Amino acid sequence: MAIAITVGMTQPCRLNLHWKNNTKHKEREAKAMQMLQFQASLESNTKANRKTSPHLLRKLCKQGRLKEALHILREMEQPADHFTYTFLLQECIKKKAFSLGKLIHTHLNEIGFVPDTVLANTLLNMYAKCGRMLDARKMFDEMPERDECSWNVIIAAYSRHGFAEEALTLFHQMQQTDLQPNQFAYSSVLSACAKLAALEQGMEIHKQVISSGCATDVFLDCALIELYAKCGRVEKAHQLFEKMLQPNVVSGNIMIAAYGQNGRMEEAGKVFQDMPKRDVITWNAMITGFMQNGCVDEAQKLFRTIPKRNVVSWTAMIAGYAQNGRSEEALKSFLQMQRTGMKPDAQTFASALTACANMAALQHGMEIHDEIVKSGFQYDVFVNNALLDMYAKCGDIEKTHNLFDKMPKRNVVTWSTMIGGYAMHGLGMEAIKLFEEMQICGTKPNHVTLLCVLMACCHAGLVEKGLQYFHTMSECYDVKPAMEHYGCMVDLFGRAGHLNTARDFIYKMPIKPDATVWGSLLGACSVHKNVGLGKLAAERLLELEPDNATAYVVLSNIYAAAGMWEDHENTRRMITDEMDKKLPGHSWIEVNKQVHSFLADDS
DNA sequence: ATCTTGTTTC
Repeated sequence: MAIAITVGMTQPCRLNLHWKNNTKHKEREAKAMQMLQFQASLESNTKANRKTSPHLLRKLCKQGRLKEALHILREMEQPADHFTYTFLLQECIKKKAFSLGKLIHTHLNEIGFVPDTVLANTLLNMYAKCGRMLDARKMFDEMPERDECSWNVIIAAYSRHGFAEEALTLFHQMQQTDLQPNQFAYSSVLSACAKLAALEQGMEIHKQVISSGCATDVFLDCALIELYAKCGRVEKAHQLFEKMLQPNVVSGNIMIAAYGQNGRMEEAGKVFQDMPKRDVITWNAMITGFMQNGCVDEAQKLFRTIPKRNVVSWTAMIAGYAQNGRSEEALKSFLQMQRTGMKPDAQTFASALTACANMAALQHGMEIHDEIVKSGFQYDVFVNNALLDMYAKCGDIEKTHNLFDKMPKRNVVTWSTMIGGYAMHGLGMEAIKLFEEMQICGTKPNHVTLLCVLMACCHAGLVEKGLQYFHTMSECYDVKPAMEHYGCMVDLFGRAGHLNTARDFIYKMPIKPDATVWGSLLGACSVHKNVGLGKLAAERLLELEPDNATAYVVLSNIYAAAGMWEDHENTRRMITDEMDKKLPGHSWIEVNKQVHSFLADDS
């Protein structure tokens, strides 16, 4: 809103519009009075009493009238001082009025005002806080002089907004200057190391912290605990946690999350019990920990007892249900959440879509898609990736591709999902074309991308092409073949009927083949009716997983197909009651907008 | 000026 106020002209007709509505009328009247005073102060300001400008500006800021403050700035014949501009911008940051802050910056540029270091740092911080890292970087690069604060702000911002490598690079650059890192820079860069799981570098910096004699504070302590926790050194993290002089909620929360991520929920529970203060993050970390470790019931119990839920609590439940194969409950929670008046955010939508994808619930997925557009999250890359996957898993490859074309931003997951989608639908050549296009667009494939490419070759019967990618992946894409890639290659040979090649490939593997690799061979033997190899594959699989009922079933089917009824019966008898219970896999299908579950062999 | 919880491809 531009505040072009010509009091005499605009006010009366506006008031008349609301004449009948008494409250609105009063509001209007008050507003008009305010405007008149404002105008008066403006005039006195620009004419005689310029010295009151800073005072008036600060007063307006405190009343939250930032736009009016900007107007005064523009009207002033002389620029205000550095302190006033800094104060104004800090208010913008506090009130998250970033677009206004940007306008102030533009204004400063227009009048050719050269900021001092403190003001420049505040501008830098404004861009950093709202995640506009390109603007922040420009600000930083163009600063004629930088102090510790300038470095601290930019390092912290890079770390916070997911550019941990950049944070580390800048930290090293800072050390090339005459400036010494203090506890601010140290805690930010340690947090970046934690995010990268860069233990070596983190420990190196930890040593520096000690030798530099830098003042420690809770932030630094927390960053160190987080570093060791995220790098799997839970014991070390716990040691530091115990030694903390002023343990706080944050350090406790970090420990709970660390124990949860390492499958040690009992210890997480101990920390939770002993915490003198808990906040919603404490509860959410516990819930997430239980969900990550498959303890859905425990997570539910906590969710019921949590004193105050936020959007993260709900998302943790929805994502947790979906991750634990309970997608129906995930969708129910998603609906329940909205009934309580809680608004989903991008992450909630992404989790709900995962549940739809798991169940191939196209109608639900499309309804959520509508909601996403209505709530303005349709440009989020995570949301779009989840949508892409949902449409692909629901079998609508047309819609998947259309969405892919329209996406404003793509990352490696986007490309992998689309390639995987083509693979699922047997469109091998399309997948390969996209894989080549992805590289032209400058996105580096990861281990999942290569797995999707191999799967595409597998589903389309492109044996030679698959082999070629497999042999060059380490060298060309810097992705070392892992178990899942070997498993996929066995699948590729097996489906094509090259059973002996598949067997020899397994024998030549540099890592010990796991159950899924033998399972792939077993499956192929079933399709191509090879009793000898099938028996071998089943034996190896059962060595690794003695309770794998599916192995017995498939092997018995191989015997049956070969007419070997005695072996068939003997194999069947190996299946215990306990194994039998786990046998039939659940599948989901959507009929008339209702999600139904059915068992294998159901009609 | 700095910290912790939930999201996408296997």
